[in-house]
Amino acid sequence: MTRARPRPLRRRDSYHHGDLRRALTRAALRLIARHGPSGFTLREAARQAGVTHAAPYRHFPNRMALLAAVAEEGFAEMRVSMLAGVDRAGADPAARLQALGVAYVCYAVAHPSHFRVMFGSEIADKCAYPELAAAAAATFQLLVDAIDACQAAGQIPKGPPEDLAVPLWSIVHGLAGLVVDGQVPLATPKGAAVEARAVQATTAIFDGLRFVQREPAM
Amino acid sequence: MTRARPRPLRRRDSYHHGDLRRALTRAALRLIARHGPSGFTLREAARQAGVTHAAPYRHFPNRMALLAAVAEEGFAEMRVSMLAGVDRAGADPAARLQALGVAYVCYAVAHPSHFRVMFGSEIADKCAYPELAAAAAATFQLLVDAIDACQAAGQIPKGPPEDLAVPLWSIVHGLAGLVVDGQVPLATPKGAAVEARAVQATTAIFDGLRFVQREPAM
DNA sequence: TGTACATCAGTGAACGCGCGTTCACTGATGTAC
DNA sequence: TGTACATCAGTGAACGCGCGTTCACTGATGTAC
Repeated sequence: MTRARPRPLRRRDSYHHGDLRRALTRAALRLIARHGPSGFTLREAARQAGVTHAAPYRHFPNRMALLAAVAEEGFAEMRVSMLAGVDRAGADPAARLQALGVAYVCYAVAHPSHFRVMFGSEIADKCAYPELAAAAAATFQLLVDAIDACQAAGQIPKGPPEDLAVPLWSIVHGLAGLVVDGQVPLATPKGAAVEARAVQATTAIFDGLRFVQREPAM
Repeated sequence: MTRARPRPLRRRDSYHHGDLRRALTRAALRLIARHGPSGFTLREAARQAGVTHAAPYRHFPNRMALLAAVAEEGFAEMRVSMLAGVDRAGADPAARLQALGVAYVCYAVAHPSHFRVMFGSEIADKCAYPELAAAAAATFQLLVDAIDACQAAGQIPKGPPEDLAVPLWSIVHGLAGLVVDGQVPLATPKGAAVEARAVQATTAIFDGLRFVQREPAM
């Protein structure tokens, strides 16, 4: 009964931290938000977590590994967000595909630091972190599967789903990047504005700019 | 006649460098290609340019200003590439708009270091560099003008061109980012593969995924 | 054409700094008996 | 329930390093006369 004693949640109520690993990734996100991915240092993260600068080495072999953990977490969380979005979208394959894209953008904008680490150039060699690569692949797979479903339903022309996934992924990825970088000004409330932009973009890619905003036809 | 004596091009044929400013931005690009934007240091750039580490301060007030110069140069070059692409596309406004997008992607993929600096988070506050902001705006303006032309020709529905520009910019920006980060594998030769992807993506945004790859109808 | 002089673009030494990483250590935890 | 002991997760001092930036300087350049 005393075996799975709950880890202490209060900060430093004992010699041991309790959940330093998580505290470090939180601190990293805070630092990245303020100074960009290159502005994150192990020492400052340790400081913010209230431990010595050597303590992180009990949880991560080095600085890059912590960043990789943040990126991996981002992909996993994004995948969950996307699955939730799909669930809300109902049964229509096309609607589900669109929801996937919208959720992608919304996650990125809500978690810009994660997004920057996930797709920034800070982690040079992602293959060095197999779990990170796997998390990224699993997220991308959602897109491929959804396209597959649309094809099966005859809503999208046949062809390799990976191929069709590229334009779709591009548009949501690009929109996310532009918004996160502040290149696309947003109306307030921001959340709603982002979703509107994402819906517009995914509709455009699906139905074509030529038609999407057409005046109600005669 | 001796007034505009040509700058010496040979490396260090005299005490003065000749074109240190340019040598520094070249070195910066090389460093960024190898180590990412955060891996660029003034001292290493100076070393590669064959001057002392203090020499760069004759041309740039600090490290960030050199990066900003690289980004500005990138926007200017990209704009030129895009204009060239448009020229080749002929008179049809829709074809010209598409060519603009394709040129955007091709430039990014051909100059990944420029692209990373232009849109990375390394230069935190772009407003601090008015010339950079102006160069970026001028590039974006090409897109807006091309959309305007399409609208005037009735090829795209009415509406604020800036609004329509966002999905289009998103898709080319996203594709560029994914390719530059190696997320989209490319067949060889790379140049042709990139262009094919860009054509596919811009066609998709224009005509809609629903239709674009449809089997030859009945 | 020659000379004096201002300006420019480098040099090289020095500054303080914070970083990543290592190490021997110690206090806390949890488990076997 | 109590005790001995292995393991775990911290500490704090120390390492070497390269960085950005400043400064007084000097050699090179170009211009006025």
